[in-house]
Amino acid sequence: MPARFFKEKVAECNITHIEPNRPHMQQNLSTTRRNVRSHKAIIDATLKLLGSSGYVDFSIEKVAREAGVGKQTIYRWWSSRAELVLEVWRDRLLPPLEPYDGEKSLVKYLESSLLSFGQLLGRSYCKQAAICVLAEAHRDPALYSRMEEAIYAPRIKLITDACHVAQVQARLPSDFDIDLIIDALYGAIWYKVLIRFEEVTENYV
Amino acid sequence: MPARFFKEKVAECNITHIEPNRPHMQQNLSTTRRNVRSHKAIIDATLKLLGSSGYVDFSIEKVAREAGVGKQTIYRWWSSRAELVLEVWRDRLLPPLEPYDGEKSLVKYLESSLLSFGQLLGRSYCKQAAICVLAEAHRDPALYSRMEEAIYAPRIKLITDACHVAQVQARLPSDFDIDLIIDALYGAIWYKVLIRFEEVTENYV
DNA sequence: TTTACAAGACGAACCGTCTCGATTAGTATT
DNA sequence: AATACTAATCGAGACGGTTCGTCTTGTAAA
Repeated sequence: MPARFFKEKVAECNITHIEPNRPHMQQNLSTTRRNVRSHKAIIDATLKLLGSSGYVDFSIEKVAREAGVGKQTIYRWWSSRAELVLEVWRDRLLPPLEPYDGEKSLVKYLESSLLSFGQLLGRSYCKQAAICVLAEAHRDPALYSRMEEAIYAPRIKLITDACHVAQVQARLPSDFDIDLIIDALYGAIWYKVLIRFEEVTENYV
Repeated sequence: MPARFFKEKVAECNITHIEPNRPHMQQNLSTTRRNVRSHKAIIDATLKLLGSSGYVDFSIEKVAREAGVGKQTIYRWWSSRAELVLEVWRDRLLPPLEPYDGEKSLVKYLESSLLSFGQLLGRSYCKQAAICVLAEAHRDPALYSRMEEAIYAPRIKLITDACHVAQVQARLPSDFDIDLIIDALYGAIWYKVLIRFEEVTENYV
């Protein structure tokens, strides 16, 4: 019985919820017995509900109904609604990560990535996803680190790398405080969109 | 009957919820028949629950139980939990607004107000309140403008005034973009605390 | 006498768990 | 290969709890 299996696993690990997101389904979809159609239906339904009713009215029950799926199927693969929303956010709601090619100017590169990030973040789907995950992460450190890993880290790495390239090319002083500038740039975007409810324009960037 | 009265009022105004926060209770506490003890008990209970269980598990039902108050008493004076939390946030969770006296340096003044704001915002009560109001305001423009008025506007005004004083004293260039600097300063604080879950230190400010 | 009050009943929605056969996808056997 | 076996997953929905926002009742206070 699956339920018992999970309970034992949970007891072993001494954690309070089912170890979430079975070691990345993305890759293991071929080796597990997971139903691909259901997975897609759940993601699509999440996306739809996030856009229409927003985070506050978002519920697993509605997702299951909309996707034509049993609730258990959702709880089997995601430990909470925030985990589900985080996956959708990462995979479906953010611009692709584009590394710096070292040709254009660094400023141009930063401008274009921040602009696309800010504009996508400003869309209702994406804002709702962000607010949902943020709200729950403030009470769940494990969720926070998964968000950090899924959302912040890749983008921070990209900009850090870009700055390093620019430093090698001597386009940027070598004592430049990269972390601080990342904070300032991304900070301004998040603040504008999530806290002041304004749009990010080219001008602002 | 109060319920009918409100319904008529709602119908008249063509809005979807009871016109909230009867024209500022603070002032009218003497003229209305409002029970002061209950009001205080509700605020205290809100504060307590916000600190212990956080926004996600926060409910009107728990507040009523904790305060020893009927649910209707809460719904009579606040139209939603976000309105209640906003009031608590404004009145009990933020540092007092201190205008610039024009004596110390402007930088010192900004440093000390941003530091006290950031550190209070970083406390669990206050973070939970902020997240709660932000989350719901993203779906409710009226709530957003009440938040703007209660939280942002007074602080923006204070800093704007301080800058103007400094400009008159010629401590600050007269073409200085005050709005932009406010965005940058407060933006950094909000970002650090609410989005990156870090603490605001003297150093960072 | 009117209004707000505490208490709690009400139906609806959702929670997270559990159970139920029906599928289905890997494995073993032929 | 084709087949049969078997165990995990599936859709569906029942379950006891909690909270929602409204409504009713009887009491206390202005």
